[in-house]
Amino acid sequence: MAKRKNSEKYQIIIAAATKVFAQKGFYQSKISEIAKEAGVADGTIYIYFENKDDILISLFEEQMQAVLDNMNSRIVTLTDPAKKLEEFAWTHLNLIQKNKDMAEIIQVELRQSGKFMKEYKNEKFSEYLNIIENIIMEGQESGLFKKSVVPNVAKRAFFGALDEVSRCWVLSSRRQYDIKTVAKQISDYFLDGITASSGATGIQA
Amino acid sequence: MAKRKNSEKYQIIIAAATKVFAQKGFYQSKISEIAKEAGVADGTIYIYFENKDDILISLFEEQMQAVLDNMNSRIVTLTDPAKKLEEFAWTHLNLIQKNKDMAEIIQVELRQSGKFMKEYKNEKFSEYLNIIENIIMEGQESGLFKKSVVPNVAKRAFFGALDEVSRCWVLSSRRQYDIKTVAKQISDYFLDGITASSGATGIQA
Amino acid sequence: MAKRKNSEKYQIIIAAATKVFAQKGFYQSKISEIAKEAGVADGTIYIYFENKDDILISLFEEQMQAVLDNMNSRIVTLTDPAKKLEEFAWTHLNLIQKNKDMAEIIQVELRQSGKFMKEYKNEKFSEYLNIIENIIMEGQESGLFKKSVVPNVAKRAFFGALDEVSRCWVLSSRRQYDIKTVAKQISDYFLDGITASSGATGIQA
Amino acid sequence: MAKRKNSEKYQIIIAAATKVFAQKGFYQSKISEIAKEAGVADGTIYIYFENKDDILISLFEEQMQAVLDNMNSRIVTLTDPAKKLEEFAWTHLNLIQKNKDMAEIIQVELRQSGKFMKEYKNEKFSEYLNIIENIIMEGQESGLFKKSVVPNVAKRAFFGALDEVSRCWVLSSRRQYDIKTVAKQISDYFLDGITASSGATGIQA
DNA sequence: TATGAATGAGAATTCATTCAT
DNA sequence: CATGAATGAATTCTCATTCAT
Repeated sequence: MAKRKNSEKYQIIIAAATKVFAQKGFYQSKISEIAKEAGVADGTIYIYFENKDDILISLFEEQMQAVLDNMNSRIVTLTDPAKKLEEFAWTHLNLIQKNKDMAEIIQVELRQSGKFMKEYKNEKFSEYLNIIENIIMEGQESGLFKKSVVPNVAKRAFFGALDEVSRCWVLSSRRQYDIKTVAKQISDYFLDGITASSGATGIQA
Repeated sequence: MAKRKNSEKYQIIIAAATKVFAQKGFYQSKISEIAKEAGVADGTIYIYFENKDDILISLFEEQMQAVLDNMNSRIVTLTDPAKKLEEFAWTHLNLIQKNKDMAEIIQVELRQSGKFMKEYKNEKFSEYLNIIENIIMEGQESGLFKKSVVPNVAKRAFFGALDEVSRCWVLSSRRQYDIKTVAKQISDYFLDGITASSGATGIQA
Repeated sequence: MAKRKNSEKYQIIIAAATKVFAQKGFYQSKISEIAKEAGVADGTIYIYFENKDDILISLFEEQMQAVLDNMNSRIVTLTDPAKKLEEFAWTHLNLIQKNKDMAEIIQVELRQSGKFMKEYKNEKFSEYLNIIENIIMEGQESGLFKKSVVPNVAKRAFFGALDEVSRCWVLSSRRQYDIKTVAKQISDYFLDGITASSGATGIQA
Repeated sequence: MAKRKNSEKYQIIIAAATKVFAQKGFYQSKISEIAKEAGVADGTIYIYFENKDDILISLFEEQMQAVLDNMNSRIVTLTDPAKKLEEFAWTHLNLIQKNKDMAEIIQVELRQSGKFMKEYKNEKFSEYLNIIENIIMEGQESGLFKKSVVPNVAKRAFFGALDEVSRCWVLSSRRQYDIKTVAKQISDYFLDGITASSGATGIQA
């Protein structure tokens, strides 16, 4: 029972499940499909995972930790909160581009109240959102961001914007804009708004 | 057959399904539960709907049309694009508050690629997003919004922000802020950004 | 309850059921299909028939009586047992040709042990076979037919030959031979056999 | 999958299905009954068969091949076409006596247009009938059988006679005559007819 | 550990039959 | 008599999970 994680098989199954879940969705995916994709017997999966739910949760925790570490390591190099948000957007989109299957699972399956959002306390995801919240609070403390902004709401607004844009971006085959452009657009909306008037922002390259 | 939409039973079943799907998610919901909730026999459901999938799709189409009509009728009364976006935010959140079950289904089930996003062309949802796109383009034409904004990306960013905020807002029992406040926050972020120095923002960067 | 038979609806339903059963088989046929074919409501069928089984049995009894009467009236006009058998063959095939649906039901559904051959004592069918038996016994008494022939076996052999030939004849669209020819062939096999040698039979017609 | 025909379970299920189908008929038989009869779980059946239809078809193909091989191996030892027909009759009845359940299924279920005769091309059965046709043609070539006989019709007449006789023979519990006698009767009718005056038959008619 | 055949609870769906109108 | 919406028992088939090898 204290098995897993280190085992090679564990990782192989996680990878197979990621692919299958992304393709068909959690409820549509069959253990036998995951087993086949992983090149193991159905029963083998139950040596490494409690049950089907456990695969999804493990998969998520596993990947989310990596995502979290990566994001933190990139943000920490910057000081300007505005730059940090831009970096967040870029890193997030980049992650999604490189890891479409995982992205699809996070966006689709783990959002579902159906099973997880309610029973499973999604702490890693909260941590991820809190990176944004911290940047915003930092910006408010330094006087860069408006005091009127509610960090708890703003973090979700920013993440939601990124997420929704990336959703169609992931699902559509023809990519119209590159990551850099899209990330910049979103963080610009969020930082300066879409209103033209506000001072000399028009120049703002 | 002929989907007697006018029938009272049809509406009762739609209502029951809305409640059950919202509570448990589509795949977790059983026909027998919907029947029980509706106070009809299991078989009765199949008089009004082709199958389980058809319930979800019908439910969505049915409600989405109402949502769409309502949103359009509210937007049309305003002329200022900025006010329109604010109105959109408020109306959207209001709808969600009054119709939590339906909101949950739209946010969770119909987003799923797992079954519907791929097979079922979600046109009503596209129309909904296009309301935002049209407002943005209108604002750009009148010189109110920046020309650099890409309406197709911005509409998703705005909707995503709203959606993500409303998600936790729907799911959490304790409501910290009222609709008006939250809607204003989000449309403000989007219109003017979170950066403090509006006016002198030109210096920024 | 002392309803039916005389009623026009009763006959309409019988006719509709004949068509539907012939097309799809008993178990594959739905009450609603019969009702539709008959142009009545589903419930109406239960005014004239006890249940689905009753339709098949009634249909059979009803038709079989007519078949029986017709066959008897034709046989009675002849005196030569050999001619009678030939007439039987011709009349049987003729009936089948004119009444394909009914024929298919008799051949297929009423043969089934699945429900009827075991529970339902098929007396009309026995009577029909007994016409043949009587002809054979008559022929034996007059010295025309061999005494070694067992009427009870021979009747089935003769009917079986007719039935099997008519089966493919009914089912196939392209009719290679006409009734007269086929009826003559079968009764000839039965009367004189297929062996060439037996005396001057080669000349025979 | 891959229909492990060699598997012991596969054969056990075929045997159970044969029994149950023969007893109740295809549509009246329930998967759970077959499973119970076979001593396996319902689900196990679906490891070896696609669905209920597949059981019947497999069962038929499986058995029919054996029947066909057996019949051919017996016929080949004889040279006289008349003897071959007699042998066919005896072998057929013998098979039915030893394998009543299978016989009932072939006679009843596989005859049904209701489902199988239309969708499923019953080739094995055609091959079986063709054995008779070949014997008749052989007899005609050697001058033993009348040239006027149409092999395609005669094969069905002969088979039909055998089949109908065997049907009541299978279904009735009290057996009046033994196989040998019945087989001889039928082949005699077919070879020499039931008419008494063989030799002077030329006068007849 | 690994396997994969076997299990059997569970779910969607069908359809003969009823009965209030 | 006629209707057809409603019923719900019954059935096929699925698939997560187990366990003997």
